[in-house]
Amino acid sequence: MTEHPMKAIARRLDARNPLDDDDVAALNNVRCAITTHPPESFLFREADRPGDYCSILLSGLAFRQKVTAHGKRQIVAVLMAGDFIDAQHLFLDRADHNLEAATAITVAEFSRHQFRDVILNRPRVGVAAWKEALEEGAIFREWLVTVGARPGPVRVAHFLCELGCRLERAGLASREDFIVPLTQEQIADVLGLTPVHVNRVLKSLVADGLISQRGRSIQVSSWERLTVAGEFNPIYLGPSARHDAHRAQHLPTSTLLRPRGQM
Amino acid sequence: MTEHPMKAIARRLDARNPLDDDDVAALNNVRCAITTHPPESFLFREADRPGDYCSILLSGLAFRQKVTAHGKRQIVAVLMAGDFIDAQHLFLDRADHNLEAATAITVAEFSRHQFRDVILNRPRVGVAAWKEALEEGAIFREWLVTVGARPGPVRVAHFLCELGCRLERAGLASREDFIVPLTQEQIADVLGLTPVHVNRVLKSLVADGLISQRGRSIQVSSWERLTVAGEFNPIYLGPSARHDAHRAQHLPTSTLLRPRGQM
DNA sequence: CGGTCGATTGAACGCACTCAAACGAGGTGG
DNA sequence: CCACCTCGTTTGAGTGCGTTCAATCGACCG
Repeated sequence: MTEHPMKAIARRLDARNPLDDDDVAALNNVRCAITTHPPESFLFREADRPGDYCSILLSGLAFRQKVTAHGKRQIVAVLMAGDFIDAQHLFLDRADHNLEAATAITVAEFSRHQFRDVILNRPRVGVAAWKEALEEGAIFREWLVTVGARPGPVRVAHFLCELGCRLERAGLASREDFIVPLTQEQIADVLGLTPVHVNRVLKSLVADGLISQRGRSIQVSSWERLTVAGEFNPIYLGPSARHDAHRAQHLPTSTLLRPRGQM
Repeated sequence: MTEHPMKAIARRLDARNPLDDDDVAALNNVRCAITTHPPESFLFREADRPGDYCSILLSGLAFRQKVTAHGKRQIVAVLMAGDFIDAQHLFLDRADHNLEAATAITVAEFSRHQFRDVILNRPRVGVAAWKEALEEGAIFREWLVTVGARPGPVRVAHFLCELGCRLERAGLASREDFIVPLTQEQIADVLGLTPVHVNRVLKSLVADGLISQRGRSIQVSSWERLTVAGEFNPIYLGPSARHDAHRAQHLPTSTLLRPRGQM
């Protein structure tokens, strides 16, 4: 937490579309603060008018969810460190879903109006924000396919693939060994299954030698086989951001954007 | 088709966020053309690099779909006149899904790079485009709830409510009497059900007196009861654009944006 | 050392699926 | 104009994947 929170946003956006020093300076001028929230707390709820801030997740796991009139909960997105929490509220003034912390989380909140102005007035930042938002849209579409058109075992395998992939891209874990800080009930609510069935399917994946579990940590025995079982094609996640050689030319000369301890 | 196609975009965006005359003029400078496409034709396919155009639907119905490795098709969005077809491709360079015409459609195609510049350099247009994109995201989330957490009969009723609502908002029909130009098989692929089951559910909705059918046209007997059956709450569709009194103050003095024959 | 929450396992049920056949409307060619 | 084909809708019967209900187990915690 010693890092200035705005750096996290700048790094994230720069990964989508290279920013220049002025862009980064503009971002650094945005007023911001860090907050923490315990597991199961809500950052906003459906129909809320959002406050005057916009935020990204700095650590922990959170998810977007909605509850039906019959009381069933559907989790419609899982957020990890670096993800935008409420980009919608930059431009829409009603929340259409609930945002719940899965673990203890830390969040960087920054002035919604100031950030909005930066996005609208600095094309490079705007492009980065657009890519960010559109890539989340692509994930929604893939989730619709998973939930609407894939059998249970494929759903679970696909979800594990996506989570591993995203954690790896975010620099938080290896896709072949990562922790899923979700209960099986929450996984069930992601996938439109019951906790009981998720449990059985996970056990069968273990029995088939695709993964092994230690508590909530997952070891992928064969990434190749798991992607086949999950019909996983990461194209919808966008290009993997690891083009360091290419990106290096565009990075500002300051060390501002580099993750600490990295080259 | 006598209308200049760029007017359709300007009208659509103005409904999201009021534009001024300069904004409209900038939009009118964007190079564009009208194309038509027969039913079942594809405008783009997954993994395609999009061409140098961006388009909106002028007439007809289209949908976004993906096909799983096991050959099941999931329809992830339904587009009607006025909707953006490929806003994603303004900023992402790979299609993550297929875009298929459900009926014969007409499309306005305009220069992607020019339109992108207008969005990035004219904040009012940018805000409108952002709202547009974010509202589609809200629809994705609601669809995830429908497909993942609602029983078949509720899914069908919810889908009919959304379609009626959106058609009415687009000025294309009344929400209590509209045409669904989709086969039951396509509806099934929207809802993650089988055509056979969709058929049975539709029949039961008719038997229960919620709707009646004449061919593919739907008459809603009781909108109230249908929304209850479908657990339908239109909050996710955003504010209904029919604030004519309010919007009038913001409209440019030119008649450019007014739908012909109105007011 | 209970108490709580999540994971696990068993057994029976049911919603939606699959397979299959019949029906009806629209279109085409003889 | 009718015969015929095609495609979508409709209906019936049997099946199965995932659910529901319920009980046990295990781990963490106060």
